[in-house]
Amino acid sequence: MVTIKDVAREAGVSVATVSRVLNGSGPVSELTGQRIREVAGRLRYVPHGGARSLITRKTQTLGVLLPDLYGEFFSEVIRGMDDTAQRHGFHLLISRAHADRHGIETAMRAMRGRVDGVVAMSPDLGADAPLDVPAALPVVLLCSAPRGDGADSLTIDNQGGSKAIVGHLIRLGHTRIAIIKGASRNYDAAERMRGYRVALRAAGITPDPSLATEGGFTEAGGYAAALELLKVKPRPTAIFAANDSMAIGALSALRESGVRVPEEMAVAGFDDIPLARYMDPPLSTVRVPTYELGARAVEMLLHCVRNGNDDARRRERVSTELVVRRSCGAGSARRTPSS
Amino acid sequence: MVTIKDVAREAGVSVATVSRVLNGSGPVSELTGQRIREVAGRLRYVPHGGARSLITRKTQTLGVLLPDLYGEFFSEVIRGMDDTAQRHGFHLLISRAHADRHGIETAMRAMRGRVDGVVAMSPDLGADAPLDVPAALPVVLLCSAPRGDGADSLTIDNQGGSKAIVGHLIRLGHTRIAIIKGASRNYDAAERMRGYRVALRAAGITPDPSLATEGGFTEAGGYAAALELLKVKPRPTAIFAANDSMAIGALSALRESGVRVPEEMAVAGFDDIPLARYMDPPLSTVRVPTYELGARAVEMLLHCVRNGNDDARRRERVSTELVVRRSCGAGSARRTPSS
DNA sequence: TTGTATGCGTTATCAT
DNA sequence: ATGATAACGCATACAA
Repeated sequence: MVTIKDVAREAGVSVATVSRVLNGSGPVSELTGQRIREVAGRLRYVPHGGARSLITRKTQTLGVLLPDLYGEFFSEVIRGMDDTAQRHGFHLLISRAHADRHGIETAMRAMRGRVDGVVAMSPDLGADAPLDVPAALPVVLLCSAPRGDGADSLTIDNQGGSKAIVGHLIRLGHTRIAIIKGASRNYDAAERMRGYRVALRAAGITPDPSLATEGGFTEAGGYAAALELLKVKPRPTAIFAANDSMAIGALSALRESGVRVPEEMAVAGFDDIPLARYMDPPLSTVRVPTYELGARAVEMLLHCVRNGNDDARRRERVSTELVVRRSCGAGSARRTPSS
Repeated sequence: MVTIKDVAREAGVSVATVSRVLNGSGPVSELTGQRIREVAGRLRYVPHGGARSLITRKTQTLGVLLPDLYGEFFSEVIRGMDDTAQRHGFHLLISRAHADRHGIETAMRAMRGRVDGVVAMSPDLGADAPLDVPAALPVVLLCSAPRGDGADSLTIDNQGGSKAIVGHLIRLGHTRIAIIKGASRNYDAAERMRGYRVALRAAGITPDPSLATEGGFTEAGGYAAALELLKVKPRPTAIFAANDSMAIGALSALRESGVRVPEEMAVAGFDDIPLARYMDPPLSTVRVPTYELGARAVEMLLHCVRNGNDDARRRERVSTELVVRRSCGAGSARRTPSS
């Protein structure tokens, strides 16, 4: 491995001068600067990150803690994170961990000395007890219940999205609106459920417990939940699935049961994954700016990393957008996937 | 930050002893061992990775280079990688890079001193010139053209998969079988195209250039390509999309054009993403063991990292599996999503 | 403008 | 069984 010493020897200068040139710190003569850069390039010298971080106390790396889930949503979030991190000269150390407190804390400790901060996506994390991690470590909590202790948080406007789409269904005349929930310990799922109830009550409708089923955020769960809902008497006229995966499973179940969508049953999802518009019928849903979510989380973290972690905690929320397609029966005029 | 010195002082021993205890290297008395472990736990001491890697020349970290693409495929691959890496006590440093040679080489240099090896997924990488990276760095090339120089490679059996599904269409009586390709510079796409042609020729069918369109591996591309294919005279009776995303776009286009699937047009995809079975009709496709792909890549890399990078290059291939559902008209008896 | 010397946190070598 | 200390590669305060 070629070190700074090799470059120094080859260029006939001291290591200090090489360091100065490569970091732009301190004065150097034009001539030696050029020679050193030439040698460094020729030898393909790259500073050893570990050694550098030892003395600068910076790693130029951000940790990312993901829950034990998967799907298209995550690759989009990571995309937004990596783009933003790279633009600022940072790397991403990604790790999946159990979403509970212990898993998060363990993973964070394992990252000590390797990262300058952590974005932790842990929807199952309660807001109760403080997170037991090194105090100096900047942390941004993503899609988790905002908390008082030393962590910024970035969440989706789940309630707003739920209210928008359920409100839309109500305006279309539906009164028996079922919901396929995610796990209630999941923050996003709980908030979407809350928005659903709020929207119903605002319209003078009392939420019917028999119309609330759980689908675990998976296609299979949505499929099974829809079959359950078809047995409820009187049958609901609309189904709001708390994410698109479950909505797609539900569409499949309804199709196989001979229930026409949207004529006999309106269906709506949440997330607006790319495939949503290609469903039959195209899925009405709530758009979540997934890429921006990741990008913004990294921006918030970088702010903490650079300006110290001691100032006031930030709580931000990305807003959602109602996307009306045909599955809810609104009869949007356009039928092309560009809608 | 609590260092090994803090632990040593608190426990009344030297740093050397602490190091021995925590690494299980060298002899220590039962008593001091316990005391040190107790102190380390109480102080929440975690060794500084950078400092450690400086002397051990190991980082316990693997680099992952991803192409500038996204979708469900990648999160599954990462899942497999992270599971395997964690099981062996390794971290994952993930970075997206341009898929061309320069992007790969730049990204690999940026990882110097931070990783013990790299899994590079760069389907656009040609097999022509050798990769200009530090010779000692173990590299596993994923989904790229296998090459002679110092890198192991792991690929999907694209040709086998294509031959299987195209052969299936042929056995169903189709002779005019169109293909929606991916970009030809993409290794997977090129291999799937090759398998398609081989299968046709094996059945005595001459591939018709007017039946080959490109869809760029996206839903929108598949949608547009299907519309093009509907204009070809005489019209094809089957469409093989080189991935499921394009197949789903094609299904949508056919539906809106009033073309019944599979009666008037058989459709098949490639990948078997989770949503494939929830399409209408459920999508026949070729299953790619995505999770296993990531897991195996990391296993191969760890082998290089541990046994040195100098022995013979390995080339492995994961096999695919034909998944017959209803979109190709085979009329599989089962209609439930469990199929 | 450049060089020397020190220390970052850890492991490894050599004493004891 | 344990301690003192060198070394890893680098940045930087200080000297020249």
